[in-house]
Amino acid sequence: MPELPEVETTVRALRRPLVGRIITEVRNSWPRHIVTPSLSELQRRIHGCRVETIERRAKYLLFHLSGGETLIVHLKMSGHLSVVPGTTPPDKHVHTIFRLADGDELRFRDTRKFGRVYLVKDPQEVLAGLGPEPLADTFTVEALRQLLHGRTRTLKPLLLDQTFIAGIGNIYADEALHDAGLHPERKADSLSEAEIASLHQGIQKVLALGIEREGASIDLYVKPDGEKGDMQNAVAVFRRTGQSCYRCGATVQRIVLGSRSTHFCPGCQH
DNA sequence: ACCGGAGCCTGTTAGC
DNA sequence: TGCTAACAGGCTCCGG
Repeated sequence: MPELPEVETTVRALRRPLVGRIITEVRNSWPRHIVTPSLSELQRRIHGCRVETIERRAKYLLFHLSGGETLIVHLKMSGHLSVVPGTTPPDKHVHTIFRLADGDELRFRDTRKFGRVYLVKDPQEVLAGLGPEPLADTFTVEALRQLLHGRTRTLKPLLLDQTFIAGIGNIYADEALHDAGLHPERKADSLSEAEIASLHQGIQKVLALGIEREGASIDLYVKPDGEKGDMQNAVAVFRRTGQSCYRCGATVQRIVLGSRSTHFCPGCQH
């Protein structure tokens, strides 16, 4: 479920309880969670490592540890991370636990079990191939123009392609296209200069709003502390099928593009 | 290059 | 109420 704003919110919330803490142990009840290395090697290499910094790249959380190791987590559809006392009753959906020196635990709860954990010396092993960060200073209108150049794909699936731009998911793709006034089925190379600028602004605007509102709790997403975000109260089209557009009053439609639900306003997205 | 479909999982919801 | 099918915010692989 989590997209860039939800992952960013999670990273920000985990810094206070985790930075400076020492990991002593890893427990796992769903082997496929751990991509690399093996569980036994992960346990050996992570033991005694201190969490130095935590950052986000696309939808990945990066925990930079002492000793040159980086723990990388992807939440996929249903992942959730929280730091709780080790005495907190177990939850059946917590499949990976990082025990800390003082008995607290970083728990990876993941109902659908799609989440992934990596421990690597070089994060590029995992992150190579990702497109640019849409909120970085280097992601300019000109950069987007060059990315779109020569691409014949439809805008919606292109925005979801993590090798094109990294971090946008289904909610924010629909919201960005609505903000930009662009139909999700437009071809990437058909945009005018003004439309490229609108798309650029739309992408940055909805992602920044998502972060400001601490994520969209539309289905199950909650912040690490269990509280809901507020972005669900600020969406213009996502899952608003049949309701009227706040901008033009037309009825929001749902179609399927690239096997994904797509919501847009036929009145103001062309 | 691009598209569609299947697959990975479990839980919730819509429809009959 | 109960059953079934569809659907879910991610991503990968495969074939055409």
